[in-house]
Amino acid sequence: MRLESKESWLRLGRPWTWGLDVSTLYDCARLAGVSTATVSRVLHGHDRVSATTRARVLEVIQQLGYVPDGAAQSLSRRRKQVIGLVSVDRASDPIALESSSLLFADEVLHGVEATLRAKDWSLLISFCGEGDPRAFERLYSMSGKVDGLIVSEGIVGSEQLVRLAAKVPVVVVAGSRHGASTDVVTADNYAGSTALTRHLVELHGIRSFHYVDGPSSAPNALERRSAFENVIAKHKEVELVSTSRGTFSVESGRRAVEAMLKEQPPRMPEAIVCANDHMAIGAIQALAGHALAVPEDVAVVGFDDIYPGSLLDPPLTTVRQPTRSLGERACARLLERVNDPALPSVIEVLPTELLVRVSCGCGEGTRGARGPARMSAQHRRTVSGSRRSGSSKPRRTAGS
Amino acid sequence: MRLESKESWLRLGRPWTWGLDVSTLYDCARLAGVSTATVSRVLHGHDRVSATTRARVLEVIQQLGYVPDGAAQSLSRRRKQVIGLVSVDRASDPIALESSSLLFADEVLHGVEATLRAKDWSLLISFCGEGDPRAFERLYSMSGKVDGLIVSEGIVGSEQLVRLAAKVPVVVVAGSRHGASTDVVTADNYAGSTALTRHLVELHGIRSFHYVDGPSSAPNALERRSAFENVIAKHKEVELVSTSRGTFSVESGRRAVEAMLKEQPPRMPEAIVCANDHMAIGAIQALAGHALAVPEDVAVVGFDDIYPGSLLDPPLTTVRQPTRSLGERACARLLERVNDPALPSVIEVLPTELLVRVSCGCGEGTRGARGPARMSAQHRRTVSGSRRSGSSKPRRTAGS
DNA sequence: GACAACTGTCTAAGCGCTTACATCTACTGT
DNA sequence: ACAGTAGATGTAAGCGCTTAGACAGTTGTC
Repeated sequence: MRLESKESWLRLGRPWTWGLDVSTLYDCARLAGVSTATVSRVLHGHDRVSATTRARVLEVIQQLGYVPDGAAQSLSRRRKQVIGLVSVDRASDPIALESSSLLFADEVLHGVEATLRAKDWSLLISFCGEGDPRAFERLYSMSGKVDGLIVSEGIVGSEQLVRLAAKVPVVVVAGSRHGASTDVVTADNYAGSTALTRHLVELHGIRSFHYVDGPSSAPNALERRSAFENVIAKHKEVELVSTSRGTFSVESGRRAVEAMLKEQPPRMPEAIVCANDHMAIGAIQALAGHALAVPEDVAVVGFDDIYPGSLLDPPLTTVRQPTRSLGERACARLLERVNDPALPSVIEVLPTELLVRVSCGCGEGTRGARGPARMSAQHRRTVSGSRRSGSSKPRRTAGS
Repeated sequence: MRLESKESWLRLGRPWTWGLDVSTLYDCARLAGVSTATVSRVLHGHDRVSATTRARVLEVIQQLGYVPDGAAQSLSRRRKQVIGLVSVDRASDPIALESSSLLFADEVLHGVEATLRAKDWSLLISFCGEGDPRAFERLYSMSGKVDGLIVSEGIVGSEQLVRLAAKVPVVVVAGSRHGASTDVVTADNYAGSTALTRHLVELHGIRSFHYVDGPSSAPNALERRSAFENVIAKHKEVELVSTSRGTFSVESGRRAVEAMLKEQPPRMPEAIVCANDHMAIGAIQALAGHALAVPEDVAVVGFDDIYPGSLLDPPLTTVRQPTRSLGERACARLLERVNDPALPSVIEVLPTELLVRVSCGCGEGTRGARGPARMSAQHRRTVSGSRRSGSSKPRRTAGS
């Protein structure tokens, strides 16, 4: 039976390659007149091969255009060198497109990819609609194809996350802790929201607020709101006029403010704080529909620093999350854990940064003429300390 | 030696799983008291297994939480069920972020993923900086990890694409044909640009243009420009005042228009046509800096329909590419080719769609008051026929 | 009762690598 | 001259799965 095997070493045409020119390690070995072990050693360098042999083998590899089969390597090495990333999909529908935190997930993705690329690992991607009932199933079967998994908060429940983490190392991005088995990398929503609220209260002297909350299931929304409320509570003279809840979408922000405007008796706040930028965009649209100017009649702020924020009129004051770093750190942490699954789990909080633009009432002078000039990205001004400091500790930024 | 092998079937603890609870097909077989073949058949259904056995095996699988190893399956099936997607990276730097066609690539990605997900295949992602010298190397080694590759135009040269296609099926997205071996899926830039230009000439009666071209290496830019020029050439009374070349970035658009404004003698066109939206944004910024209103003083149009386009002031008239469909079609085509590499290569052109907003001079009435009201996405108006018609044939849209 | 035709299950080869171990040379020191 | 050592290379097991082919048991046919 070994004889047959040996014969197979000498075969070249593999019928299933269907005209594609694919060669194996055996082909290289045969052509170079060495054993497969030697070819493998040449390929990986980490073993002594004589210079002559190495040269000969390299030449054959070059000539055949040999590329090692990833599946075979994974199987043999007992390591796939692949990380899976599962995040929320956006639908193809343009409305839903705006509504989801689309740019956020894509930025995280780029961060992860860059980290992996540097280590020569690969990235396997999958998206799930929010609340997709088959999400867990998909994640679970994905665990057989990767060495570790990066999962966005909100894809699957806590209990399922724990089950998953028993099979494969898991890092949760932008979420909260789930049991002792998963790592978490998230942004300092609390500090960001605190800085933003203090900016409004202490610098602009705003005394009455409307708050547009995010979905109750989102830990992010929770933290942002609780920070907001804590600042309000510290200032006796400041009042939270009313609150509404949105879904993080532009449309829901618009509706929230429409509803607020229709309230009887009408109670106009001095500022509207939205749990994310999309809703802030919706809020501004709604206000514009009622001929209310931002920030003259009412200030509006968001959270996230999505791409179009600086192009808006007025440019949106918001809090920047280190989105790409979130991906980078999550990935780095995951790789550590893959190397030692026994590592104690940690929760890593990256600093956020207050971006003061115009919609809060700041701006050059008393706010210049309206118009396209507003579209410049130059309005961005960094308020918190140095950006992207190496430290990953929460940085409580002073409010102004 | 076979005896050793048999013994190994009975082993359960695999030292290298390091505390992660991973079980193999053999574990299942042993616990269920059947052979691995039977477990495999139960898993895949496509073979007759008695109801009793099936139930017993399923229970064991459930109990162990067994997930098949992807690498082993790939190796054994001689098919990885993985597609690779390589597109252009954006840097982390926010300036560069704006400059690249970031949203475009991400949209394509989502289209590809959705198609793959439906078939239970996986998606391997990699990004390359534009002009990355190691791009080919990375693509080449990726070919050992996937069954097919989707590559953005501009990542590697034509000759390298051909070499790649000899190893693994390749589909090029948003590009032009490269030899007989790769498929191409692209958008109908020519028709889109024609419709846009005709809209300006025939509806708005514009008689003088400035054109901001894209990089000369981009086939997209070429097509857009040639369509533009052909329309101009058909109208004797219309003049192309001047032309400049940008890099598709916001900044380059701004610079192009700054340069145009500084020209001596000053020659102000009635409209500025930009080869993409980013440059159009830059153009509008530059004009605003010189107190020139869009579209009152000069009309500006772009191409691509990037996300912020509808949020701008004024909302940007542009041409929509079916970005997500581009990904979907590329993927579908690739899967066909994976199943039959001998298929003749095709070039598939998806229809584009003129989106008339405000920056061309359209808009409700004679353009309402400036201000946040402009941010509404409602300004979008579809001019060409029904959107997303099933047909993939170029659709030459009438200019108005 | 012999034989064919199923049916359900098992055996074991093989997918293309990596790598522990065995082997073979060529030196070195005594 | 010979054991000892180190360097270069070969051998073959094994990674976890799929599946062709073997095999035993059951039914149906004449």
